[in-house]
Amino acid sequence: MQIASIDNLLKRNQLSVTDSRKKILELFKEHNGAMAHSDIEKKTDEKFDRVTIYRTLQTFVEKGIIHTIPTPDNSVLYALCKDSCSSTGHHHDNHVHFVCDNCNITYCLDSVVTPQVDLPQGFEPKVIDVVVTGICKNCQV
Amino acid sequence: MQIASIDNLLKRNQLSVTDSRKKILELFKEHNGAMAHSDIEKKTDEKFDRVTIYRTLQTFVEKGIIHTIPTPDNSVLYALCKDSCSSTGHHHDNHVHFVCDNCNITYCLDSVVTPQVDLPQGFEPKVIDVVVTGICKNCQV
DNA sequence: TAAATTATGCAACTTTGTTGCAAATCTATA
DNA sequence: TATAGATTTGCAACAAAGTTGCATAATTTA
Ligand SMILES: [Mn+2]
Ligand SMILES: [Mn+2]
Ligand SMILES: [Zn+2]
Ligand SMILES: [Zn+2]
Repeated sequence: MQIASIDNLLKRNQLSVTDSRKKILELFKEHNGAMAHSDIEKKTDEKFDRVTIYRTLQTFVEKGIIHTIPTPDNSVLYALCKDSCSSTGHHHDNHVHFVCDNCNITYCLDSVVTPQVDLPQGFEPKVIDVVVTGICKNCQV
Repeated sequence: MQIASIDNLLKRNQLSVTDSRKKILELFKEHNGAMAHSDIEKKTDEKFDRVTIYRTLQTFVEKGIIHTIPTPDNSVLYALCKDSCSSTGHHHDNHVHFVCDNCNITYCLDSVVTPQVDLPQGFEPKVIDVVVTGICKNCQV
């Protein structure tokens, strides 16, 4: 992705254009799959303070630029949202996530829509998170 | 649940019967919904070392006595397994979990079976985790 | 009941995440 | 394009969560 487009994404979200924000967005655009805070720390060669990375991720989540992914091992993962994500708090893409047991990549399966779930009387659903664990297409024998 | 039955559960799983294990199992039997490590620490009045609680929970997960629940805020929750849970590593109950936004209780909805998900070519599912967030039956207006 | 096995508590440590604040950077505008 | 005002960053200090090794205590086995 072009640099101009990253700058635009930031401006469109009323965020000032800074080195850390640009770099972290670049990483998300380049990277195949979700990333943890620690991944970003490594991939930026510790160029940015840990705190800055935490705050940048938090800002991006608030703006609807990235979303968090719940995982079976309860590590916090982040991935880019599709353009349409709203910037008001609890946005969620309605797609399924896939965690590969082998290569450990976590995919956003944008083409797989979250299934409906029939709940018992009285339970009112707002968000449905589906996380599938297994072997990904690149790790098949 | 009777004390004898707790002792039996431990023995059935080749675990020695100790105070911490009995107490923590009791808590799970009494408690409505899932618990975090910190909940257990509080409910046991700090009678047991933090490390002991960590190790007890880990042992119970390995034996298939309890299971972990992935949550949207990535806190680690535990709940009792139904009797049939195997004791070999990655056991999972095939039910849906519900996190209430209001009272913050996390329910095992044993009656709601995990839906099937159609994955793209090449992705092989092993475990499907479904976590629904919303308002529970006790918190409706 | 004693030996052997297993679990616990403690200390020390790592990793992860949070907060306040001064210095640096960015944005808007003159 | 220089400057004032707003925002972001890095640092320090801290808190919470989780891990490991090892001596002691408790439990099981015989
Ligand atoms: Mn996603
Ligand atoms: Mn459950
Ligand atoms: Zn893979
Ligand atoms: Zn509730």
